[in-house]
Amino acid sequence: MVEKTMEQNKDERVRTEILQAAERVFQKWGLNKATMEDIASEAGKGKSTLYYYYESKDAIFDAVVRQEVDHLLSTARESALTGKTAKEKIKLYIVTLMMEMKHFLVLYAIVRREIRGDQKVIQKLRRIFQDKEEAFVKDILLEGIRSGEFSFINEGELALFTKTIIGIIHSLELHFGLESDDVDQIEIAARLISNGI
Amino acid sequence: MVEKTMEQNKDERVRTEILQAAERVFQKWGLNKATMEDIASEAGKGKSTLYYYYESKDAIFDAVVRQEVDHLLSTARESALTGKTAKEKIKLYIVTLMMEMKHFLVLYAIVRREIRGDQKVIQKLRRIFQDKEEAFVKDILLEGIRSGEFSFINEGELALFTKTIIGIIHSLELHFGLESDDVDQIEIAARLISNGI
DNA sequence: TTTCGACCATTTTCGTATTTTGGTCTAAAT
DNA sequence: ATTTAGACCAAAATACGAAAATGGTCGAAA
Repeated sequence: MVEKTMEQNKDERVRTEILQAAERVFQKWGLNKATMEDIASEAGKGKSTLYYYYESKDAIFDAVVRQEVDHLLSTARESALTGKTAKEKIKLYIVTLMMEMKHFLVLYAIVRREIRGDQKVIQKLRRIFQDKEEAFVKDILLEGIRSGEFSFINEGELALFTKTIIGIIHSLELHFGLESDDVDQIEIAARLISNGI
Repeated sequence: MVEKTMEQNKDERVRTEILQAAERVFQKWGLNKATMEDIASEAGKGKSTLYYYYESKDAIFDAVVRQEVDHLLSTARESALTGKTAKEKIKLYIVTLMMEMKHFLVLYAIVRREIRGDQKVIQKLRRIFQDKEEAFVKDILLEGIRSGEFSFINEGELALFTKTIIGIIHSLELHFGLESDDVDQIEIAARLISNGI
């Protein structure tokens, strides 16, 4: 029993080591050019050791991306929760997310270029974001509906509204993250979205 | 003198013929795989005839795209002008534009796939749209400011707001035109954008 | 249980031969 | 004088096979 928890701890520790190494490699080489050998040597391990802990390159890729996305989203959520009203929460969520995204893309400049050109990568990111954002946004909306703040939405339309808002947020993320370089626009965009034009 | 106007008419006529042929070729083959020879034979002319009327392939490409974009935008403008308030105009503009865009992309299915992957094409479209949309949106906003409807914008901020709104519209165009397939979301998105969340 | 290096099948990369394509030019037709 | 066509060219795209790189496996060793 004692032994087992020890092993789990070590297992957990090594996994983290590998992930951190992968993170560094991705920052240097981007997602596509990073090889398993790169990650292994960065982690100071042999290549097949990685396969003892992760079943494929894709699994490592996924774990790293999920970790980064988790970080972005939890920061945005924290910020969102400081808002008084549901509307304010949405606005804070959007602004913080886009700001964090911009900051993130400075570190991952090569990845940024990859994202712009590679539909595969965009698709993957979209999928990972989708799941994780949907529940949170839906909660805020539901809160707003119940408090009477969003009287124009009934609960039956909730799913559709959630999807639409997530869609809007995603398209803004892509635009302001990848295309526009004017940071002032982010604040204005979030204001426009939450207050209307 | 009489001769000269005749010639101008013919010149104009042949240019239109060429453009229409090019349009058909683009629908069949997309923007990248369409060759000058394709366009020439579709128009029933020799290749160098095209060069008598247009200075390059890019010029023809540009003329066709501008024509299509003009059509999209003028439809959206017409629709926008039926709105009573400036806010309503913006909303109608967004909805109509996205609907027309969707319709357009059905005809140009291959081009749609090209747009998704090719940053070059996106960039070109963005540039062509940019110029043409900016003036119109700015006018509506200015109208709204002067009528007191957009009291939160002062005229000094107008340029920044215009850019931001155009940015939002563009990102929505890309998202709902290329990624999302749920038409219901378009109406909702436009409502959310113009009324706020 | 964990790590490693050798190994393999599949991709990716790369250099090159070949074709296609945008664009020009000259001459003919109108 | 204007308009069209076809031969022609340089540059770009493509096809292709050889060589290198890469993801993933396996048995042995620590």
